[in-house]
Amino acid sequence: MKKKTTIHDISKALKINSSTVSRALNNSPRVSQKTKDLIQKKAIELGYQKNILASNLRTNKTNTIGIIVPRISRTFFSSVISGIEETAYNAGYNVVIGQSLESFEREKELVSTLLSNRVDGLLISVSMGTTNYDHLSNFKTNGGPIVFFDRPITMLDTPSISIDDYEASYNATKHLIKNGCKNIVHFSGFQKIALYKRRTEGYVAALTDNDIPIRPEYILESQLSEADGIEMAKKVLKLPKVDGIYSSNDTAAISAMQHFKKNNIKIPDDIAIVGFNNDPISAAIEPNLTTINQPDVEMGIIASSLLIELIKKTIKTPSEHSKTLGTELIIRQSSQKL
Amino acid sequence: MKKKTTIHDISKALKINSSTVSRALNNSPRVSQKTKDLIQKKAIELGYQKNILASNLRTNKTNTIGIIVPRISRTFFSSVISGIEETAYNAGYNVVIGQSLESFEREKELVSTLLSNRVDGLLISVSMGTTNYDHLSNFKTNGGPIVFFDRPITMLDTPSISIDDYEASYNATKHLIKNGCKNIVHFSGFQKIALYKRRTEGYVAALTDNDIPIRPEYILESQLSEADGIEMAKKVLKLPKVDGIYSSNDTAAISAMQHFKKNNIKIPDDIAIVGFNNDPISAAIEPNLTTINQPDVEMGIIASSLLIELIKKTIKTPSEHSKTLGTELIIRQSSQKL
DNA sequence: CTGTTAGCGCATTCAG
DNA sequence: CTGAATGCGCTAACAG
Repeated sequence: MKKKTTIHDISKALKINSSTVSRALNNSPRVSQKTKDLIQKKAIELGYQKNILASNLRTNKTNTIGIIVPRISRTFFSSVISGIEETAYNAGYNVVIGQSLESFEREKELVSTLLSNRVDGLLISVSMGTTNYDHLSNFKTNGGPIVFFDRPITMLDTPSISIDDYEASYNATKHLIKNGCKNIVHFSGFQKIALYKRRTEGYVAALTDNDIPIRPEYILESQLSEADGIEMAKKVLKLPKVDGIYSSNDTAAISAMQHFKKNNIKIPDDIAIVGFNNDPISAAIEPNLTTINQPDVEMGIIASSLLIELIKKTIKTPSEHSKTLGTELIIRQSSQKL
Repeated sequence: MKKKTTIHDISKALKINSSTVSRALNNSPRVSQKTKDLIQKKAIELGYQKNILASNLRTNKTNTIGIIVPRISRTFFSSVISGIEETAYNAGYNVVIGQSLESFEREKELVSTLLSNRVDGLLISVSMGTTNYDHLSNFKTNGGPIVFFDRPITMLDTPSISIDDYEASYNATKHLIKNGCKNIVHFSGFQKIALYKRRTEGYVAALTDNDIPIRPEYILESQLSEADGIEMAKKVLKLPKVDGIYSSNDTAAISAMQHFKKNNIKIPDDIAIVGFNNDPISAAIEPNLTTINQPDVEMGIIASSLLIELIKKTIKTPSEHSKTLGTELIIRQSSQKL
């Protein structure tokens, strides 16, 4: 680890003031091309590398944006991250990623370290455990702009990029009804979480619009755990004449399907299923499963672009830039009970 | 974004010199407990938060370690990352993650930005595309220590944490032989990559040791792509009397399995398969599949601990701390053709 | 277009 | 145990 060359070394070697060197290296228009060339050449010659730490301290910016997701191992999130990274890198930003693991405590810690590290902005899909947003409003006042994605939160001057849960649910349920299902179970998450509530509302609306009565015992709540999935699967088997399942809860749905499979209950020949899911696992278990495709990479690109504009203050009215992205129903053969 | 309180604010308020404040806040033993308490109290009162940027500049350290993996969406890597994060956070280090996407160019860029951002050390699983290690030796001389994981590289004074590919392959193949397989196909990756070569050697050795002839046409090379997997599946179907498959290539193997499934070729009733894989997808496709379990979280913990020791210079002989972790054969029922 | 001056906030000498 | 002084490397005012 030899001593690094600084702008002062270049300055001395060339007998040009260090501020001019700094300007030249930052390609300021206020330096003549001639001296720029001179300086650039010398910089390369001496193996100069800007000390970003010093630069950051001076400008109080880091050119870094923070990302917080529940877990990077979920396909949906790693895809979103890919979209974010691509956009950020192209705009000259670095990216740091943290996982909250659905824990509120952990999320608070992450936000706090990102704040300490002076990231210029934050992209976050809040954890399920998050009960208030003080840490986030604190980030906003002391740090920089925030853009929510995937799990929208209502917060002053803070945009959300998400999908239309209601519509997606409605369409999925309608799809099952069209294919002859009349006794459709709904796998859902906790209703106190807005996202799952809206999905349930979409399901209910689709049934109502098609004159199918709502039976509360057909709406199965659960957490996002595998054990819950097995519980749900068992409940389904006890319900009379179930002929369709609409799941808005990936994790539990997958484990439910595995449970069915182990017990030789064929899906979707016996039961038509629509899953809310981009996960390759469900596709692997049941290649013919119809799924709702969420825009993942695209969501990352949009959220990231928006955040960068907010950082650069190209935009003045953040909340007006919230966006609802469309979903797509990927219809595969055997969920059509024809 | 109001102005932040600095140690000078505390210094003034208490009429104590700022260096003492700095020392107290860093819990230096050279400050009396009494003044420490005083300062700490005031710091909280004023809502003081250390400016890490300034601290970093001064100390020329960032308390951050860089991670580079081919892609975070691979279950194996996201698990390793979990292990790394846990260990790093407990030791007071932050973590930044980059994906090379198996591209050499991208890997070089990432290493370069991590270097510019003065991460204290680097954990890397090199991309498939990487053809030389200049960027890494540059990081070592100008940045800090490196620890390789998963894909071991031979480099001066640089430890690797990886598994014993040869042994794992040998055991997997032996397992198939024990269960009566005699015509075992090997799904592999490019042989010019050391890792795949060693895996193939393990396969060959197991056959040889059991007096089964090696047939080159039973060793199928491929890249890590899905299309390749389908190609391999087709080739298998053309080979005479295949009764076992040992795969050391996750991605291709999964798509091969899906191809089998689509064509109603039952696995593993017709063909016994052993896969090299922690991926939940293959488990989902075929719950009874026997797999080689790689230590993932554990690998992260070990690599991360080692790197931190190297950063702190608690260790003087890095290369002697390379470690080969054991694998475990998870034997599930129906791959035993009994 | 270039030079001068100053300071971002902290940690580390060196004194005492 | 505490204070005074210095500078990490860069950039931003302000001159000229």
